[in-house]
Amino acid sequence: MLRMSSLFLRTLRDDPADATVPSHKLLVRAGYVRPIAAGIFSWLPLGVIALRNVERIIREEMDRAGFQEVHFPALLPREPYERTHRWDEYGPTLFRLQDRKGSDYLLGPTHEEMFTLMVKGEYSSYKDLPLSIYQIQTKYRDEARPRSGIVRGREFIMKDSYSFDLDDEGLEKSYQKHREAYISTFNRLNLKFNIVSAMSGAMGGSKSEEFLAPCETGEDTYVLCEKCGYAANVEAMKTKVANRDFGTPPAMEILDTPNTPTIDSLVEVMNSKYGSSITAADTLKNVLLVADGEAISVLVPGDREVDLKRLEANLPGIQELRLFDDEDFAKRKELVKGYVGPQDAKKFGLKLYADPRVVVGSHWITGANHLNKHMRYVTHGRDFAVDGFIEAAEVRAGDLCPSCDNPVIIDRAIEIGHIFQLGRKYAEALELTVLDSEGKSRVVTMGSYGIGVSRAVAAIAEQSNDELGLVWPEEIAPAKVHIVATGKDDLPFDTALKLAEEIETKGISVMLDDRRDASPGVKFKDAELIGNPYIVIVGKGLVDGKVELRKRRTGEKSELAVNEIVSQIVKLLS
RNA sequence: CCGGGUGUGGCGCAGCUUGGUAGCGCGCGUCGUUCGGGACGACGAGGCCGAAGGUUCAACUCCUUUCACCCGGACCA
Repeated sequence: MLRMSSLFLRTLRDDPADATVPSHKLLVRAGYVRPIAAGIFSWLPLGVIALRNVERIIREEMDRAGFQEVHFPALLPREPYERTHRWDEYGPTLFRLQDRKGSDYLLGPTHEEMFTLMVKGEYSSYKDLPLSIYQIQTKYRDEARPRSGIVRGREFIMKDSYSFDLDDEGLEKSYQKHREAYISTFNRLNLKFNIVSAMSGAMGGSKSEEFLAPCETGEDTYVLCEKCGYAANVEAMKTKVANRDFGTPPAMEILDTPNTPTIDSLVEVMNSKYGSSITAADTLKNVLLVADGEAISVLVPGDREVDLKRLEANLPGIQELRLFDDEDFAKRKELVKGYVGPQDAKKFGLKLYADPRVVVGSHWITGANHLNKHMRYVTHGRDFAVDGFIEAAEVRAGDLCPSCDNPVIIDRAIEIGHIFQLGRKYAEALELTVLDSEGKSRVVTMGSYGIGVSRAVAAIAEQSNDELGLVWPEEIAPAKVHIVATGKDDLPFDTALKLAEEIETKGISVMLDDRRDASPGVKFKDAELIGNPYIVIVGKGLVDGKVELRKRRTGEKSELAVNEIVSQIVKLLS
């Protein structure tokens, strides 16, 4: 039983000045956490209980799926991370330190190396596979800028699993098992979430999905189709191209378009000088970039910008990507800033990528590769050819859903889980092989699956609060029932204690506000701020043998006889 | 890392423009009253004003440097 008369807890009347998101404000105000440094927090008793509840649910679901728990140190030697090149690749995000002898160590930002090496040390036969193991461990990442309190800290708790399989089918099965375990985990955590397809990107895997908990203050943007449920990370969104008949355009025609270095100015001149009625979407924008030293041009409709993140995610293997700067234009005089067109790309030795909307047969108004001149009827397939299509244009709300044509919305969310098929990158680097049934050595294929444990606490707080405070789901709350005793006589306090004890014998956790020196108002405010799902008030109604029951989430109140309350609570919680 | 902002008792803030050695609310302690919506009164404890250097008879206040924290961005999952 948590007795507030002795509980190590101090609630705050005001929001902490440095908090901006609800979870941060409320977890601090209600006394669950306290800040220690940027992105580093201490957990107080109430916070520890909520955190352990989240952990417990995750652990139960992992165990139920047949995964086994292990535990690695957070403090790790350099060498394995050297072998996978991550000592360097992780860059400044890695917390590094040295021991007294000057040997390098790191605080684990994630533990692929350790898992791989552990399996390598124990297993050597295909008969041992498949295997899925997990841990719940504190992770360290020296984020350039921690923010949003618990949501994005430099020290955080993560559940990470890894699957080990002989072949791709095995990996797919392990992946699906994790996917299902994650769905039941997040359902039990009472989180609203969407599973969105993501880019596996630099990690080198194939399939990848994120579990996103929608909330206004989330840091991730994703695309959602409310009609069919399609959801994708902005990077992974596929463009749906509307069918359009372009007919047979006339031959390319060069036009005088003085002072039209921007799309807007071009549209203006076309419409006023040439009497056309075009919009930016009828023009073709040639965005020049340098990808690992090579000049490339990305063609997008004039009303769209290039989203560098999307472009980069869809250009695998490119290390450095940047827009052309004035120096680049100076070096390549044939590329006239503001008047670039794709029809001379071959001649210029320029690699061309096109947005999927630039279909073969479409024709465009675009730069003539001469100052103050543009061309029209420049036709894809006739006047220029591309090296490939690429998803690089910005995604907008209202774009068509690739699976059902409905306009999509753009939403914000917190990433609470990520599952992906890692493949053989770590197994290869660390030589994790097993012998197959023919006695041949085979590199194991891996999957990697993470849940932000501390972040999940914040995400629940983020999705579930009101102007009064936190509103915890039953399984997460520090206690299921919060009993408040009011008044100055002993009777309500004695009765409240008796009820608390009785409820506890039913296996239901209780918090009892037995403070003699706090006024009723303070107790009510604290109960609401702390956010336990059921609040029982033992006070003035006692003269009629009544107590009050309130549901925190709905605010619904009811009067019950003292001798009914325990059975009523048991009923509500069963 | 780039740009902006803020550092004053445990928390939230004022004071700084115009230098004279620190104040308010909450919280905390004691006593009394109150007891179903963050009660009231009286008395009280608690602050090298983020740090270092400089200017000055005198610095919370002005100047320089530095550190920390927050916000936007870049980065990152």
